[in-house]
Formats: sequence, structure tokens, C-alpha cells
Amino acid sequence: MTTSQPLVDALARAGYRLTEPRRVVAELVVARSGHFTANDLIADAGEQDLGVGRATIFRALDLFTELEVLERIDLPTGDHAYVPCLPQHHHHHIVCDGCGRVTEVEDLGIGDAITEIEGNTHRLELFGRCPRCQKAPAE
Amino acid sequence: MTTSQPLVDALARAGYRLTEPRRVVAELVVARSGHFTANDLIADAGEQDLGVGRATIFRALDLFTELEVLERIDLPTGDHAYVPCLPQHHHHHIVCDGCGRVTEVEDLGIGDAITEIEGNTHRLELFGRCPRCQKAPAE
DNA sequence: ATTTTTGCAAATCATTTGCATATAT
DNA sequence: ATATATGCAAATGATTTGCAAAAAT
Repeated sequence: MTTSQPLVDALARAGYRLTEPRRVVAELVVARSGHFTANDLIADAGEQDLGVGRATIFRALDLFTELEVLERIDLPTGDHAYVPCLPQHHHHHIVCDGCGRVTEVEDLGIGDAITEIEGNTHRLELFGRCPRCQKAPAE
Repeated sequence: MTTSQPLVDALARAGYRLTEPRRVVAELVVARSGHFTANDLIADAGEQDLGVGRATIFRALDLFTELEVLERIDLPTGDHAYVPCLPQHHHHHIVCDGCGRVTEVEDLGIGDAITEIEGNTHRLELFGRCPRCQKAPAE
């Protein structure tokens, strides 16, 4: 409720209306504390009987992405996932092929390599396998 | 007709049947000499009145991807594109955000950085902006 | 008051599947 | 002959859109 501030703030800052459905989506995002798909949220909203429509969820996610408080990631499966992120801090995520967990690139000690690539590119999507999944070679 | 050999060969090598529709798809892939989507090929096939069904094209693309003579790339738009590639040679592609053209990463002189990352990851998708599009900041 | 946002249901679009027929081996 | 592959049309699944009603400014 209070942790969804950054998302909600972004709306306010950009002059968008602060509506109940948008608050709800912000809550759901925070509750997931990690990556998720639009459908995950739609399911969450449905289960909890929050009266938020499919379309509204998609629209809110688009909006948050535009405001750079969410980042959209294209999973190798073709699914689209979203990750919450701080807009001010330049960074990249790496998505685990095994479990889908998202890590920041700096945490892996490969930040310099990324920076070098960044000199040449705008956008990176990284997929790997997190320590947990490297042990248990799940698929 | 002769340049589609690598694709067709891969089928033979792996023991798949050498069918007309698969030959046609191989031709279409080669004719594109670059990245393309499934729908591009479906359109191509339709225009040229080759009697190849949608489903068959998807199936052939899947097959070629499995055989590693094609690589499937997830564009930032969410579209899926395919790029022909030589299976033996370990590499990555970089997709231009502007025009969609695909370049091999070595060509950009950032191969070392990639290699470093590779130590930690399985799969990379890179998006950037090719020289042509850097000049003309198209969207 | 006015403009933005919503929710719904219908529309779209890519991709997949079932199944009877055709083809490669 | 027999197993594999095809084509069609129908199914699926994610995302988008039109539009009248509701909520935020």
C-alpha cells in the first residue's frame, strides 16, 4: 500500500490521473516483487475479485512502462514480462532461463562488459541461468 | 535453388524427409537473405501462389530452428524473427532497433565483452542501432 | 463541467492443433 | 507398405479496440 508509491508517484509526476484501478495494478505489481506477465496480474486481480478489467491492466502496464518504472522484457518463449525498476539508475536485467527470476546485471560482476556493449547499443536483453538453476538443470 | 542447400542438408543429415513444402520454405528463407518473420514467409508464399499452408511454414521454421540453421530472435516489439545461421560457429546477432537489420556481434568489435558475459549466460539477445540508423534517427 | 479512464465485449493477430489425405521413404 | 508430413479449418491465447458509462480533475 505504501510500497507502491514509486509507481503511483510516477503517474502523478507525469500528470496522469490517479485512479483506483491504477492503484490496484500498482499494488499487484509490488505484491509480485519480481517479474510477471500481464496475465499474471489479470489472474491476481480476478482471484482477489478486484474489479479491474483485462484491458485496464494492459493499459496500466503500458503506461508504467512508458514512465520507466516498469521495464518490459521479452522472454525467449515469446512471452512478455515486466520488471519493476528505478528509472534513474541505468541498468540491465538478466532473466534466468530456468526459473525466470530476474537479477540486475551489476550483481553478476559483468557490469564492465555490459558497459562496453552499451557504447554500441541501446537495448539489451540477457538470458542466463541463475545459480539455483545451474545446480538443478531444470527445463 | 542451390543456395538453400545448407537448410535442406540439415534436414537430410537429421533424417527428416525431404519434402517439397520444406524445399519451398528453404527457398523463401534464402530469398530473404536477412531476418524475417513467419508472416513474411506466409505472405511470400501466398503472393507467389506456392501452395504451402500457414501451418506448414510454422512447422518448417520450428524444425529449422531446432536444427540450428535458423535462429529465432525476439524483437522488442514482441514479434518473432528468424535469422539464418551456421550452426557450427558460436556467435550472436544484434538487431537494429531502427531497421531490423541483423549483424553478427563479432563485426562490431565487442566480441570480448560478449565472451565475458557468455561465461555467465546461455543466451543473449542484443538490440542496438546500426550505423545507417544512427545517422537517420528513424523510429 | 470537462476530459480522462474504465469495463465490457467484440475484434485482431500470431501461432497451434486435429484429422483425413497425400507423399517420401 | 508404412510412417511422416501436409493442408485446411477450427481452436487457442495474448493483446487491442470501440464505445458508452464512470470517475478524476
